[in-house]
Amino acid sequence: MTDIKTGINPLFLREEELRQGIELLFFAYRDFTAEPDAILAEYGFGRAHHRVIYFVGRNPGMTVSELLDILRITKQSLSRVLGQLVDEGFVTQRPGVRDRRQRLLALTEKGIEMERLLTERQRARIARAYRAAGAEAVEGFRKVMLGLVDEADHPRFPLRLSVRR
Amino acid sequence: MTDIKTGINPLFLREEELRQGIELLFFAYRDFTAEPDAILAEYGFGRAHHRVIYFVGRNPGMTVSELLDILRITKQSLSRVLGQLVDEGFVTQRPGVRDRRQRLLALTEKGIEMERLLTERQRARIARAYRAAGAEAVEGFRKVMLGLVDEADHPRFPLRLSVRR
DNA sequence: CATATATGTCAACATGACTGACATAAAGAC
DNA sequence: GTCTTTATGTCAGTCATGTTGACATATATG
Repeated sequence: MTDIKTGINPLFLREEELRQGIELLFFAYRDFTAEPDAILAEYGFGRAHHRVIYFVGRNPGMTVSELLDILRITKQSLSRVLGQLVDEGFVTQRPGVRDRRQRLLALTEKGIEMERLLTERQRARIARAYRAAGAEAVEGFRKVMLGLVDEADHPRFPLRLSVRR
Repeated sequence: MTDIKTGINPLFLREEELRQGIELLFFAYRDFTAEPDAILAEYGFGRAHHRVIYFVGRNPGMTVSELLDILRITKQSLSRVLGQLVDEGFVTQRPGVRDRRQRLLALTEKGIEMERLLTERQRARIARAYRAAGAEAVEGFRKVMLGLVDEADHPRFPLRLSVRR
């Protein structure tokens, strides 16, 4: 159980190491979302609105199905949030060209502005962390984070920038 | 704007890099919480219960205030979840020795079992990602993740294992 | 034409967050 | 020994975001 050379129990260290990982994920995500959440609250929006705005901004022309597949929520949950964003002029829907059942989603100018306002804080936080940690650490961060994501989603990285339909 | 030598816009690359970080955080956290959430649902619990069980298990004897400070929620929100866990025999409360206003929190045997059941999945996921990425990558992951956490919480790492009062 | 798919909608419900107000017991200050 | 502050709890109401189930519509596809 105890390593003769170091006097340290390697299983215990491993357990500690893994728990630290769990805690880093909790704290990092908590702080990562706190700033945009505060801004969203001023507009009467929540985190769900940010997610929609973010991913639609990232994938202009994406379909509702694709968005549902990313968010992993029900269409009923999405429809409330998406409906609000469309009603208030942040997101547009237009029928697909090849498949007219689809509603291709995109941001309006107002939506693009909101996206920038919200994501800016998160980008700044990540930039700060990347700068402080160094390029090599960033590479390690990416490797580990990708390993935490379900295999099925690996083809998403790097996310395509725009969808043409 | 465009690097003469590489023909690549360094600002664009940086933007892509940061967005990838945002997305990795979203996907990793989504998948990291999905497994325990499914188990919790079977017991009629939610993610909030897991957080309480996790941190109380990690810091036996911690106070309600300390827990609130970690979770960053209101005492009213905590009290419902904590009350359920106490009622159903997962968590115990005992008065502080030095300060009898405090309710020192700890897990029962049942609580410890539940903590193990829930956290086991997350530990396994992290272990898998660490193994796949290698020791050096893990070090980078830790550096970047710590950089994402608000400075005020840095003294929490590594979290103390037990609190004596 | 028949079936499957993409999307939307209505209704009911659960969870977990919030604010605000008030209560109690104990500690700490003077 | 009173006064104030602190640690905690509780009641009540609200909101955001998720769920399930049932049904509707338009379009694509075989």
